[in-house]
Amino acid sequence: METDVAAPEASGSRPISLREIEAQVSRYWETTRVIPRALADRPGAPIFRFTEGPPTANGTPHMGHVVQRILKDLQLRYRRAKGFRILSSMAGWDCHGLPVELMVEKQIGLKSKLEIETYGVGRFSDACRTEATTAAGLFVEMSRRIGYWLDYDHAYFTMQPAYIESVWWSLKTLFDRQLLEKGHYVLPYCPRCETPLSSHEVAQGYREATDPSVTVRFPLLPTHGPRRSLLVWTTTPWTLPANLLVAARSDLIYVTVTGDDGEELVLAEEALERYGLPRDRVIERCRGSDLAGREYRPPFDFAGPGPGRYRVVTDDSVTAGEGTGLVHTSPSFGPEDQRIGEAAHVGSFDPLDSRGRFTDRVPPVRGKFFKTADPILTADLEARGLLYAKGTIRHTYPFCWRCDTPLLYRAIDSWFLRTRRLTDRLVAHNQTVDWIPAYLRDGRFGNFLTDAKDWALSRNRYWGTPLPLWVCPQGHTTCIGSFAELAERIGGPLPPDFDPHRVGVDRLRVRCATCQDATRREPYTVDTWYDSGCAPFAQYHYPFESGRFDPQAPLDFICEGLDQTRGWFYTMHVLATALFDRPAYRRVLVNGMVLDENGRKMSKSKGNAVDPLELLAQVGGDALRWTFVAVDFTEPMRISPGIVQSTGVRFLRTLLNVAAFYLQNSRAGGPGWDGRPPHPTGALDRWILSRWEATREAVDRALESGDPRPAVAPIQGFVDDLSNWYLRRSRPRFWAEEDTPDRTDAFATLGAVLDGLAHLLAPFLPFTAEWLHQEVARTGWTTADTSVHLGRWPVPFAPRTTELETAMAELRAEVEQGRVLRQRAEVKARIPLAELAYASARPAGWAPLGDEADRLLAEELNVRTVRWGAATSGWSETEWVIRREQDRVVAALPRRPTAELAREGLLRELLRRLQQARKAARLDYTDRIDLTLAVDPPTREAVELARDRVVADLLVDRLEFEDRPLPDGPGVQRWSEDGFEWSARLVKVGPAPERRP
RNA sequence: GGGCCCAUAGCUUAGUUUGGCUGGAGCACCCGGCUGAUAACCGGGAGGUCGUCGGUUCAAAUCCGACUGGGCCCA
Repeated sequence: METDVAAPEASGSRPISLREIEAQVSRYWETTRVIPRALADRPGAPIFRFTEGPPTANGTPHMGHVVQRILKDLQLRYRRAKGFRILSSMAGWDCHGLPVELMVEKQIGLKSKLEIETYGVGRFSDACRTEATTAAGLFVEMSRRIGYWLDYDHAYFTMQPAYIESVWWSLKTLFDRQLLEKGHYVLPYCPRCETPLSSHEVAQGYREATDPSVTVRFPLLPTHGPRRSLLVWTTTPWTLPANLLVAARSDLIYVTVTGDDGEELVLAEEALERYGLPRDRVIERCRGSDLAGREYRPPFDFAGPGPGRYRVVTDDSVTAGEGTGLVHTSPSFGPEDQRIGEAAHVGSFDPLDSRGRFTDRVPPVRGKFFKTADPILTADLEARGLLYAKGTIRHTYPFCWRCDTPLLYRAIDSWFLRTRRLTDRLVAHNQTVDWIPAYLRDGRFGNFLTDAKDWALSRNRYWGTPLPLWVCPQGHTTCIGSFAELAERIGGPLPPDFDPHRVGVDRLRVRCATCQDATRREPYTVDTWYDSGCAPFAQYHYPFESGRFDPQAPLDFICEGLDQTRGWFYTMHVLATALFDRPAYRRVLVNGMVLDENGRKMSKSKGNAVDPLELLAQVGGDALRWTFVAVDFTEPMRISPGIVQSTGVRFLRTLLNVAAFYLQNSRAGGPGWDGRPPHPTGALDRWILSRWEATREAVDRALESGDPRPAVAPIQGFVDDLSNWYLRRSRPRFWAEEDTPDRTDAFATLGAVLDGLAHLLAPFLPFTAEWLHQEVARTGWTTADTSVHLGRWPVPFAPRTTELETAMAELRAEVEQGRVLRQRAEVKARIPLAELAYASARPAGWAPLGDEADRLLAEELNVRTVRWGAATSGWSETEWVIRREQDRVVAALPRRPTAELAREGLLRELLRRLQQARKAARLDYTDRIDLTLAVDPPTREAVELARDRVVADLLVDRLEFEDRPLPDGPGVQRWSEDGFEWSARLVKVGPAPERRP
């Protein structure tokens, strides 16, 4: 694939590619130390608060990281150009947690917690620290290639002691506010690894599985009268001994039907068909709310009696989508179950040991692994006549990603943050946040806040922030919020090599703050999401070092992927609310996921993942940057080299072609641009400056709003106008031989616009913009160490003139009509025609264009004059092609050129072909030639009459004619078509110092 | 199973909030043109059941419902 574009290099006419531009610009930034100077703190300047969401420092960066960083960089560059002080530009790395542990376990070859402990938690932690440091390096490299400027030399790492101390401070603050409490929480648990798993791990282990599907009779009490039972469905028969409740949905319709042998069965009406129960057997209908409180006899009696147990309760989570609409509830074995159980105050019953085996409390399956108890318990139910139906079901079920053991949800001890007590504040603060896209505020994020459960913070793992809680035998809990406090509690200074991870902390003997007794630390680490949620203050070591963190001030801007809704967006929001009672951020820009070119999710195992570094090597950073801004990045977006090519590379090519034209002509002796705002007199120049101002305003508005999407179309439209109208119509002005005011205006206008574009596009395309600025503004690549990225946001050169813009738009529409006429006349555009005649007078609205209107029309359509208010009566269809609108004659064009004009056309035809021949012969711009022509007499006459022009245009030293066609030979070209037979010989005689003055 | 979001030509998309002229544009494709920006540029053409079905309305890409497909999160 060709992703390069030719553009002239500073030193000569050799083409330079996009990749070379980026390499050259990178070197320039390096040698001039532009990046640290651009990021340097600006005390006293207005503050723009930002925090880099720390990527997990393990593995390799993927495309999702790339989009997100491009969008962040765009906003930060814009704010810097606007003069803001960014707090902060620190890069950051999320170092703790299972992802890092898992990678290290794999590297070392450890397979269980026991093996880690045998290996040594200290050595294991050291390996994790090394891994986190190494992985960060890969992100720095990717970021460099896309031009994401952050302070990587002063990055924050969540494993740094200072960072951990800030995390401790926050935990202590929450503990003192009684928001940090211990509880019994249902979590996914691996019985073989004997540990709860994080959602991250669970997500890796979902797969299809076959499980039993049993429907059980729960006989209703009292039992007099006909036998009546609730029908309850479950795929986990092993949890039935722990059943304490049955849940129904209050607004669902339930029916009682007569079974085959006279028994009566209760289930949701919707479930009748599923069980093949005919509707004519329905003897009673009621709502779920009517069932509430009905008591039943549980299928097993091992849990024993207790207040509120074995009755029907209602809950909104129940549906009749599968099963019977009556849900078996065992509070120890499901998050919903636990919630329902707590609401009903029925306590819990957990008959499993830590290895997932039944204890003595359930004698029939004592010692059995929970899964193997399924058939035994099912058989027991069948024997007692309680089993109504059984079968199997295929569904997705979580397995331990590491040992393939089926997971179970069970209640275990855990420390958690009581976020439910904060719900009102969380919801209120969220209302002040500007979400982009907006629907997330009350949609996904808003819903999540409303339903948010308490946050289980503790992890039974090794590589993380140690939970700073110590418990003494009396049951007093001591929470320590700083290293100084820790020193106080151990009664002496901390060891000189103190490291606040598990080994370093747990070797200390901490005394109880209440009774001075010896204590034992709660053996947990903190959820790594908690670490990253602390980033806005912990990166500054707040409150131990004061200064740049303001507890009252939310961040002005953050930007991450949609997957962070339940991740960083949420943890930041919770912590800001819990600690400072304010929102964490004012504005969030959220990007969608990156998909492959067929719209499929990228995954390493499927092999369709695009490697960012590979893609960058192919297309370069700026093409990728433009692509990600130009597609709708708030939705899932497809990405592939082809898409970058057609979106990003294409746009850059047009832009650089315009720049190349300007630079070539500047170097060929043009005056260039003096760096001052231009004040041109011509309408075309004033028009492009007005269009520039319109574009500048639109882009400014978009970036100010935080959403760059509305900036894309105006920029592309402007570059198109610049290239395909302004430049096309201005080209001859740049070739003027003398230093006329018009030529000066043309160079000054185009130069100013190009440098303006460099500043406008700098946030979008940092590499290309730098190149453009250096080349156009001639600030110099080597001597003057300046950069477009140290400059300010562009200012208007001239006010907008909408009348001028409207007039030009109308004129361009008129040009299109003129082209249609020319096509009908079947006269090639290269052959001049005498005139374009209009029946009407020149439109009054064109006044802002002045006489340039006629010149633009004439030049674009290659007619000698434009005549307005012509008498239509003399126009005949044989002489003229006539344009009519609703039967009224509007304009006309001669059908044939005059003899002189035909000759002129012939000459242009020949010149064009000879120029192509020069190029085909790989002649340089400045190479002079001897030219021999063998052409027909009319053409020869045309050449003779314009000899000076031919000699000058083609850099001819000697011009000779032959009467007969030239024989084949070196430098000979021949053309025979369209009724002529030409041949020519071009012989290079050597280069000339300069082609034009 | 639940929540949120998306669906316009082969590709990238405008239009959807506030229903209304033949649904625009760029790329790719075909025909023609131009060429001192040249692996560019200009004009024309072809290409759309506006995901499907139903509803509201004088009128639906646009509003409502269901469905299909895709994405993310949760279970």
